[in-house]
Amino acid sequence: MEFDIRQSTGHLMVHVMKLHRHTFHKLTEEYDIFPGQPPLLFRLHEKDGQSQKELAESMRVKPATLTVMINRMVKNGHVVRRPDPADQRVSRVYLTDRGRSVMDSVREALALLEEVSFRSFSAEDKQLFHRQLQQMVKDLSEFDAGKYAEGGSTTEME
Amino acid sequence: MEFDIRQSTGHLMVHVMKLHRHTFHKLTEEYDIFPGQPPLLFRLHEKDGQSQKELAESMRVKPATLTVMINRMVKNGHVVRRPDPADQRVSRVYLTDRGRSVMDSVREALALLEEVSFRSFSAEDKQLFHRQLQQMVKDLSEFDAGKYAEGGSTTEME
DNA sequence: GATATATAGTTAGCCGGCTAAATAAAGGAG
DNA sequence: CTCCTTTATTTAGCCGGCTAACTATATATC
Repeated sequence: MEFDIRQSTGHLMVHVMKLHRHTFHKLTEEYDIFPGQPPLLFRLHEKDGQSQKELAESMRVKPATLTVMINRMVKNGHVVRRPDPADQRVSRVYLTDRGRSVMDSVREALALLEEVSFRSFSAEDKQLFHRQLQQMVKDLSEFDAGKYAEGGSTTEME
Repeated sequence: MEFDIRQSTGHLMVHVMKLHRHTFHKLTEEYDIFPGQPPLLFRLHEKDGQSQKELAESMRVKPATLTVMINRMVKNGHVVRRPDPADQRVSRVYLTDRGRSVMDSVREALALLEEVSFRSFSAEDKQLFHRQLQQMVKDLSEFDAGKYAEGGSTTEME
């Protein structure tokens, strides 16, 4: 019984996420909002004027990724960047009127997608599913963190 | 009770997949294999010399995506492209010796990741989880297909 | 105060997905 | 046989993620 990628759950999850992303895109492209952007929108809506570093950490994304995303969203008029007066290194990000006005539609799109995705789940099943994902995050994170400490290759040759 | 992206299961799944991808990458970068490539490797291992169109369909990826991926894998020596003698439009893709030799490690990495991801699941839970994902694919696909037929915007204004 | 170090952000370049438009080869209509 | 259409692949350009290297500003040390 060799491992077959085509029947693996990991492979299936990739497919689900691709569908999810694709459908979200169709629902929101008319607002010039793209699939990676809602997390930023929501965080700014909750607390405007955060620094890129704060945002990157909270979104679990690298600062370089955010720089580029924010450039696009500035171009599309959803956010603006303003330097922090007290520290010229940090630039703070603010929602524009357009950014704020788009929030509702984005929220609706996400809520709809969530509804569709779990349409066939009972409330209990969905809760279980969510907890299982959290457990998976834990197990994957632990593995990733420990992978090199033990099986490591630091002292194996020579 | 407004929809909050930070507590949505969709958001959580994105995070899980990012972790999954990242860990796979760490496990296989020494073979010059990247996270999108295993599906291609496995399909060729199962049936060598498929056309790019066949592969794209089976992998649920656009032909343009495959073209680029194959270019890289040719450069890294995992596959080769040879034109179909009977039809000069189609180019068939074959595993090289390196491609074949790398299969085992890739398979192991994927199996390991699958093991880690579902480490805390009972066999029944994992099966249920898998079936739930399949159902999700179904519901999302149906929604995506029907989205424009009904709520469509073809005849709504004017 | 001048130099060294740390921190925030940007740029360049890569992988993986997409769409739209361009090639190139096969097939079909006349 | 020539012209038109279909089909397979490629190219260009975009979004989203990453790393590595660079810039600019703050801070710390001497």
